[in-house]
Amino acid sequence: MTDEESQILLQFLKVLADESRLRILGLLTNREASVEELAAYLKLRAPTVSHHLHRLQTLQLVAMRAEGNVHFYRFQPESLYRLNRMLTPEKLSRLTDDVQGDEWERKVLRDFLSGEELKEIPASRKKRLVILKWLTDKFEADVRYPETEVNEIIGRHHPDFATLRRELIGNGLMEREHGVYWRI
Amino acid sequence: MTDEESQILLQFLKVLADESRLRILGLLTNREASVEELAAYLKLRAPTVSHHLHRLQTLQLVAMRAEGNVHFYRFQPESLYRLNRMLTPEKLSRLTDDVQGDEWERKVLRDFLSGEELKEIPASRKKRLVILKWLTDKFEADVRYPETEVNEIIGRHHPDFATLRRELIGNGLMEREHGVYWRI
DNA sequence: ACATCAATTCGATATCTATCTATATTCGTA
DNA sequence: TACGAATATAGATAGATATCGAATTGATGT
Repeated sequence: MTDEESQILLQFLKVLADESRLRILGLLTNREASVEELAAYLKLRAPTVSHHLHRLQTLQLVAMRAEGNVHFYRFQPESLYRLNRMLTPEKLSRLTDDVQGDEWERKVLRDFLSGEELKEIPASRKKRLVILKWLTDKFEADVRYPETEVNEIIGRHHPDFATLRRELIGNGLMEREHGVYWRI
Repeated sequence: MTDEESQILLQFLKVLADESRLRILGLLTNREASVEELAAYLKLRAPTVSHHLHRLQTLQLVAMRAEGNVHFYRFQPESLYRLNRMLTPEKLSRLTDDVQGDEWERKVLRDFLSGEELKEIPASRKKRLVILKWLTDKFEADVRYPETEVNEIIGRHHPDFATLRRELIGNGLMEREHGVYWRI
């Protein structure tokens, strides 16, 4: 969640997830209005409305036009469209997937390993595969392991050995027959 | 902001405006996952993840499939599309339409409603129409409902669902064809 | 029946923020 | 220059909620 766009999405949602601010936007879609007008309509004090407008403005959901001391605010629909574009399943999935590169695999290992300890199981299928390949190297080729030993070996690196063991099989990195495991 | 759809919009935004929940959705777009897996990846405790999943589930942003004791959650994109449809300037402007709306209609609603319960069906045609419009808002636009569900939804507000259902049709607020009902 | 493990529910706590009052700033005008 | 009016900022408070550990529920296998 260090991705910039994700943070913007989160900010958008936080700003919009407030009844007063939604109502302000609703009023401003019809016509521009001053802080005082809005306060009267919403039955809030001017500083409160000012605070909300400030937050809306940082995301360009509203814009301001000053006429003397009176500040007229208007709604800016483009920003809503921007939010809509960010609110697709595809964009959401990228929240947790990083960009790929040449050093990508090593970066994954750096990120998820602390020494020989797997800090967490990557959620993205691609990264998980990198970790699983690394884990496979902990087993000798052409050696048959009983399940207890498989658990023990995986368990040296992460407590959730059951999930990892299933993933190793599921991804074709190891095989099982009658409770005996071996590396491919 | 008494409008039902506005409240749903607000709920959507509140549920999504949280980093952990966004990350959960991001993970679930790639693959379904158990509570434990999610907790490991997010570095949160299981009860916390459970709490988030519950909130996501109330808005049908995720769905659950149980396999023994393990609960696998998956992402439901349709709900996001629903949110997108609500996040247009036109819909936002309707948030406040009823604020300046007819004082009389609100009085009728106050008089005949006790919370979400319809105390009695108004005898006057004009007042009945106000109630029926309110009742129509309990149905989603563009959704087809079987008669049993129509009865169930109306029944939440008044026992005499048969009369009210007939009135909704008679006043052109809903339509029926082959036992299937939809909102106009 | 009993033990175990995943998930949920419960109760407590700490953080966040919407809202308020009080104060400061900015601009038009007498 | 000084005053009044409209906003903005600062600081305080109250309500909401994300998170946790502990206890409970529910399913599975011995």
